[in-house]
Amino acid sequence: MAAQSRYVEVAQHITALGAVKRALTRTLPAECPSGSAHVLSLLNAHGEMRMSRLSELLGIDTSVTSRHVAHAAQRGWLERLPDPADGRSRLLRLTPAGRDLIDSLGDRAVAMIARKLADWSDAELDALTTMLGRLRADFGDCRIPGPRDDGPPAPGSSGTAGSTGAHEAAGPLLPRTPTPSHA
Amino acid sequence: MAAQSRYVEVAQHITALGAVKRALTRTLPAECPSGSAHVLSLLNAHGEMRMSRLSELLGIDTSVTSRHVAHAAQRGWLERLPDPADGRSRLLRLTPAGRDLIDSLGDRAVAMIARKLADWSDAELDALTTMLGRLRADFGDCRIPGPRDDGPPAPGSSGTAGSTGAHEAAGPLLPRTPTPSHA
DNA sequence: TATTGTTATACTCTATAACTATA
DNA sequence: TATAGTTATAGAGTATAACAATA
Repeated sequence: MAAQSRYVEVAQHITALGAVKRALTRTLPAECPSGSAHVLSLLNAHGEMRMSRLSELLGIDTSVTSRHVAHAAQRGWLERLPDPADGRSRLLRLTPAGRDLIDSLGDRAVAMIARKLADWSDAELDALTTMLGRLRADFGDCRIPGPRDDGPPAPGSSGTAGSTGAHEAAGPLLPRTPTPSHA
Repeated sequence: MAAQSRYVEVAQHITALGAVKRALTRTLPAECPSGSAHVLSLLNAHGEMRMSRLSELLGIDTSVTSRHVAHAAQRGWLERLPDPADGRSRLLRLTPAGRDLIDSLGDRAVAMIARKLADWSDAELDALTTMLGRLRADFGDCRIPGPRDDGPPAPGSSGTAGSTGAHEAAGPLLPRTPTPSHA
């Protein structure tokens, strides 16, 4: 356990990194919003998968994933095939068009990063990705914590968390603030 | 200049870190949205400042900053004082209530991070914050790139660029994708 | 009854443009 | 004319809830 100030800094950096993410997003063409790009990128990196798995990798709710996937499917960037093992499930597969698109998107993003991070050595970049990878892994599946508070305190239970995560789920997050009405 | 794959990894991590950011956001009380929390956090860390400066630190447009600040001001978390040096400008100052709030928010976020990153040593956390600081510094001011591209990144960028500050604006980003009508 | 995925609804964040008031 | 800040409008992302089909 380190000093609080160190954690505060981590929090500030993570929050502020949103600006960098938006800058990356601006390199995308208008027809391909950030959500679609992320979907295609993951399919390209991990191959065919189900909605639930993709949702897990994206770290967002399945309903949102469904929207992004539908958008990409309408554009012809991916296919939703029936899952022979489970009639409820659908397998997502990148189409050649989708692969071409993700390649061009990658080029743009990479060009920007390469320019900004031109001074970083290979070792430094490796250290960065290693740390970010560990950071993400330690946070685990960041989707809805689970301790739905029906009103009063009701902490305790929870126990939800990631059955699915990149690894085992860490403890449940803090309760969603039982609607304090001060301030 | 490193291999493309390294940059791709960096891009994927930055994008995926959005999920971690949302997890942190969920620790906030309903009355204090993420935007307000970020504003208060920066005022707490850097002290009194003008709108334009805050906007720069947030990495967002001044119009958005204005909204967040107005929200926080209405809640009594900060004051907008006239700037004796420039009648058009306003100085933002945290109120005692705002300071109390940011402290409590920090506690929540820190509690979560401390739990998730319990295995990290002080040195590792330092390495992480140092790298993230440098990453942000090298990306510079990520707000609207402006139509022109001045070319390569500013020469002296690398350094370790310390903490939170996004530092002075850096070179413009890539052109906003000149409406490529392909794909 | 439990689970996979979809759709409808609402909220937050952000960017662009138009506008005011100072400089 | 240029700049600091505000407000109105529009687009994107996400979470919750209700629902459909299958296990």
